[in-house]
Amino acid sequence: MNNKNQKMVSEITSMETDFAQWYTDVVKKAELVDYSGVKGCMIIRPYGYAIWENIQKDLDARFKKLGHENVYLPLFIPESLLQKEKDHVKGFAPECAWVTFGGQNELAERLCVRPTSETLFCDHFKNIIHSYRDLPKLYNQWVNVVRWEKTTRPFLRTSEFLWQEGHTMHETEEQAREETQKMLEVYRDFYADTLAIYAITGKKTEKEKFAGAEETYTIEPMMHNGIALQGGTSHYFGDGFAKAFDITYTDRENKIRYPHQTSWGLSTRVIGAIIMSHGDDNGLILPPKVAPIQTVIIPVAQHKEGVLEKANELKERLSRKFRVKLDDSDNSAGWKYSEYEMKGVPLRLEIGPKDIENNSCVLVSRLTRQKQFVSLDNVEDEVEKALRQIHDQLYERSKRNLEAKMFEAKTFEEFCDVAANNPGYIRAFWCGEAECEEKLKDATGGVKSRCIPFDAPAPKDNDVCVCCKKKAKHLVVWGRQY
RNA sequence: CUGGGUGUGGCGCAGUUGGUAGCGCGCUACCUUGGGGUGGUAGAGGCCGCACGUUCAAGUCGUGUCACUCAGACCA
Repeated sequence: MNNKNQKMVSEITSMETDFAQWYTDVVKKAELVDYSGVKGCMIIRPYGYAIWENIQKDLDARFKKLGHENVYLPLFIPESLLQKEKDHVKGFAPECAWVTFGGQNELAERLCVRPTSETLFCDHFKNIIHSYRDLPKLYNQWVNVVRWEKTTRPFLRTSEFLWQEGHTMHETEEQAREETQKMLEVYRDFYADTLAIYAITGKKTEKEKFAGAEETYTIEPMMHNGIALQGGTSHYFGDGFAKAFDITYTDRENKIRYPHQTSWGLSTRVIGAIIMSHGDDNGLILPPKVAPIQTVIIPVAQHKEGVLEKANELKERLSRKFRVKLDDSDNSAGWKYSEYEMKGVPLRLEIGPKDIENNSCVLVSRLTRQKQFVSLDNVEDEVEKALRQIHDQLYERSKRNLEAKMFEAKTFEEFCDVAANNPGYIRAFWCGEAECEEKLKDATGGVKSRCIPFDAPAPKDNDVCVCCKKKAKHLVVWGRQY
């Protein structure tokens, strides 16, 4: 009972015992989702959706600050439109859902339920881009998309999911390339500053890049168990789609040119990243900036005179700056502690007769469970300080986790050995051939290239590919993924 | 798509050689409750995943099917 690290809620399987089961337990016990009648489609419950709303609000502000505008394009893509870019259709055709009937009548052309909207945006851009004066076009949309997945898990992989997809058009290659990198940096900063998740960023190899893209950049946070989650991607398309869709503009010299294009996306999968980066055996731990409830007030001995009044007064005060909930239900205080720990509320505030007598209250961190007695006079400042500290500690812990599970391999044998015995990432040189990627994946049962990190040193003359031993072209970070 | 597991009140489970569907938690009402899931009393709640079959009789046996789940292959 006095052991602060003791597991309070027996319904949650411990991470150690079974990480996958732990994840499912947390997702359900924290009331984030429920299963629906359609395979792979999840019901996002109010508490889970509130997290998504906070994510949207934060990201949307970042996009708008950089000049992006929100739009809405249709749910359906005519098959002929999807066919226009051949790499793109090859990548997405296997997981498209098709609408073939309209009411009683079979459609002349079947309609794909959007798996992503590049083709629709291109079809629209063709109509609205004519002059360099029409560029850049910086568009974004917050929508649902459908990809008919074989194996599904809440948030991590669902047949339907919510995301934002940014689509931009630029006059020059330089501008489009800059946009691609800039938006990945927005994601990186969002992960660090808003979600308290440390991640590596870099470029995807040819084999792993988006269908139809020239280059794909990615953010790759590592989950608690050492497995990667592709946390957001930003693509540079060159003028490939523009050519396929015949989008042209007249430049400053009165010449006809193809614009250069980007797209970038981040989905509800990010909630899975939050759960698996920060959670523990007692449930969720939410980063303060997206937590639907930042501080929960638990009155102690609430039937005693003055306690609820004081608790309400505190709620009133704190609500001006924070998202606060007062739980005055007649469950016991201990029950409430466990309940809000399970739901990942980052900070708990306890207030009882003794505290009131001392003009103080107790703050308890969800992360460390440390108790802190603070004066009611400046409780707003103390709460703010505590939340900031929890954010910083979460970030540090996430960073330590990734760094502790970052290994190196010089030889094929070393690579396989690390892959088999040490869950995490592997830094290893690579020759640039897809064949070697394939070979490493087969030899390790699923370890793939995550990215060529931005901060990777250029290979020296004597650095060789971990697989074929030919001269190395890149340092690559490898790992298993969700 | 391949292979394993599971489907019984909201959740977790039991149910013997086929023979009256049970338990714990939760839920409702009332009382109780001072700092880590408080204790009590009384209640409500079931097409035993679905379909077909065997049988006097099916939660139980058979066939099929659907869903969930885990591990692979594919993907954000």
